[in-house]
Formats: sequence, structure tokens, C-alpha cells
Amino acid sequence: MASVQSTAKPSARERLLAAANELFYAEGVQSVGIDRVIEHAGVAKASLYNTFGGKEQLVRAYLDARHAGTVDRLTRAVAEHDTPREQMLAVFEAQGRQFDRPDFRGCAFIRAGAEAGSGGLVQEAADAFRGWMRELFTRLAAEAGAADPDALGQQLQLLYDGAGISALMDHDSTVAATSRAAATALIAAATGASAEA
Amino acid sequence: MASVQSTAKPSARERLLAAANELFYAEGVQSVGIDRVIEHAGVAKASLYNTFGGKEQLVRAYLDARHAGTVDRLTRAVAEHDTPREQMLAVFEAQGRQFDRPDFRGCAFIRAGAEAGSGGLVQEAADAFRGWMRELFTRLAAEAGAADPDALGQQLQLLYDGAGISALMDHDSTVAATSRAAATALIAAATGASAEA
DNA sequence: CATAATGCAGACAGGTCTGTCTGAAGGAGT
DNA sequence: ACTCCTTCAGACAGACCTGTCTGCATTATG
Repeated sequence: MASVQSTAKPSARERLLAAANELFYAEGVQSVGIDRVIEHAGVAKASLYNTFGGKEQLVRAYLDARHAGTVDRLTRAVAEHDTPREQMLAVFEAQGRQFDRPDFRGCAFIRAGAEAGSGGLVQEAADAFRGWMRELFTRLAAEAGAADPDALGQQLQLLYDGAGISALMDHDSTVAATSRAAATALIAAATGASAEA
Repeated sequence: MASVQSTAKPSARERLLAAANELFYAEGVQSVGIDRVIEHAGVAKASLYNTFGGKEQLVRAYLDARHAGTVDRLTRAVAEHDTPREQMLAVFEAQGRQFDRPDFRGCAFIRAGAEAGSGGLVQEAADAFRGWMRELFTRLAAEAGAADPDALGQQLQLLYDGAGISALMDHDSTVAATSRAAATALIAAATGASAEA
């Protein structure tokens, strides 16, 4: 089992995750029912409950997959630059590229957290993701020589979240440039550097 | 009709709006059903449909009331200061006071927008609110002599939204101080001033 | 070949939601 | 006193949701 099969049909689990990603992210976790997920995945309802156990666990798996994808994307973007300052700005540039995608619908964790009540698997997934983002910003801020790395890291996360919200709700394509400029100013103020963008 | 009645029982409309504000804001627009709203308001179901026409219109009225309340609160906070720079910071301080309220549950417009699909009355209400916030920040940025008032106004809105998100999702009481410090730095960078907090 | 595992299809139950409708009670103005 | 209007109480329909269950087909393995 679990052997490599290159061109064969993906497993029920993979098809369910792909369908959940498309539908939950596009229309929201609460609005999309189980029936639409299994129909979109071409999977029987019993397979979903055998594989994941329930809708909440499927939502959790969907968020975990998003988490892994964002970690990959941002890790690659950071690795393309050498200085911590450029690496911090690269995070905002990578976010800006997401804004231009036609299927962009904001941060999946913020949206799922707003839909689901506090507590539960959604909250766990959101905490894990936001903790990773915070650590990324704080680590880069420390490497850049910020006087208070925690403060700069938190400030950059404010910009990151705010940019995602504005891109979602204001249909404003200029927000990526604005957040990058603001990040540049905050980095300069926190490190005492005088480099401009 | 509509005469002044000081101590009498509020009208069905007012009770419905109060109940909608409590329940929708605390638990979300989708999670709370009509039955719970009318029970909490002590109102018959027919009264709700006669007064508002449907749930979506009730949600719209709830958001409009929130809009008016925030406009009042921020307008008062701004009026307590003299210089545009202090007025901008006063907006963040007023937001920080909201964070400490035990019933704080984030920005009602972001949460409702995340729950409802795009388009519809929720989107209209959110657009109106966010437009007002943007104009407030941009006007104050212009009065403060920013080189690019639109850019500074948008940057401050990023911080405002990001702080609300973090206060909601991270249970972090330090975010108000962080956003205020970041706003101070961005204002200084945009106006060329050297004043510190 | 036989057997076990996996997946598909769909019925079914129990609950909740929105919205409509009926019928009656109470208060204000004429 | 009479009438209009608002409001309350609740039944009802139609739709949707989650989760469980019963069969049947396919496939891999002993």
C-alpha cells in the first residue's frame, strides 16, 4: 500500500483534499456542505467519513495542507535572497504575487477562524500557522539586527495581515506596494539603517 | 408614532437590533439563526419579517448600527486632540481600548465579510465602513503634511486591520502598543518629522 | 481461486434553517 | 365604543445539513 503510482488516479484522500481546498477556500467552510465536496471529488460519502472521520477533521486537514503550501512558498522566497532585510521584503513580495491570482480569496486561516467559533480544530490550525509566521518575522528581524526583534516581527505581521485583509475586501491591487513600502520604513526605523527600497 | 417614550419598553425594531448586535457579533452571522434572535429579543417572528424583510436585511441593519457606533467613537477620540499626528494616534488608542473589552470579537465587518459570500448587502456595508476609515486616515495624513497622504492613509489602515486581526486571533494584549508604535514610525517616515511617541 | 480491503452509490434519520401563514391580544386615536 | 395597527405565539412547509447504514463493484493479495 501507499506505493508510488505516477499516472494512476489519485487516492480518495487526495481527491477529497483537492476538492476541499477548492470549495472551502473559494466559498467558505460553513457555506460548502459535505455533499458538494464529495460530488466535486467524485468520492462516496462513506469514504470521507472513513478517511477523515467528519467535516471538522476534513477542514483541519485542508488548513494543514494550506499551512504546508505557504511554508514552502515563503521558504523558497526567503532563500532567494541573502540579507535578512531583503528576505523580510521578499515575504511581502511573495504575498503580493498571491493577490494577483484570480482565485485569491484572502488568508484561509483568518476566514476559517472568523467562520468557526473559538476553540476546536480550526483554532488549533490557525494558531499553528500564525505562530510559524510570527517566528519567521521575528527570526529575520533578529538577524537584521533590530533593536527589539519581537516588536519588529509583530509589526511586520500586522502589515502582513492587514495587506491580506485589504486585498480581499477592497479589491485594491496597490496594497502590495503599500505594504512593502511600509515594511521598508518599519525595518529602517527598527534597525537604524538608512537604506531605501 | 415614533414619539418620545423615555422609560417605556423599546420598540420591536430596537430590541431586534440589540439582540442581533449581541448574538451576531459574539457568535457570527451564519451560526446564529433567526429563532435565537427573536427569542433573545422577545419578539415574534412575524415582527422581524415585517420590520426588516429578512435575515440579510437584519444583518445589514446590524452592520449599519456598528458603523454608526464606530464613527461616533472615533470622531470623539479624534476631537480630543489638536494636532493631526496626535489625532491619528488617537484612532489606534481608541481601537486598543476596544481590545480590552471582554466582549471584543474583532472587526464585525471583516468577520461578516469572511462569512458571507462576495456581493450582497454585507459587502455593501463593509465597503461603506472601510471607505469611511480610509477617508479618515487619508484626511488626517494630509492635514499632517504627509508627502503622499493616500499612501500614509493606506499604510495606517493596514496597521489598523492587522491589529484587529491579531487581537482577535492571537489573544495578544500587547498588539495595541505595537500598532501605535508602528503608526508613530510610519507617520514620522511619511512626514519627515522627528517627533517620538 | 478465494478472501479481504477499498471505494462507489445512495437511501435514511434526525436536526436546523429560513420564510410564510393563521389567529388572537393589546393599545391608541376618533 | 369602535377601529386600526402593532405585536405576540406558534404551526407549517420546504430545503439543507451532518452522519450512519446497506449493498455492490473493483482490485490486490494469500
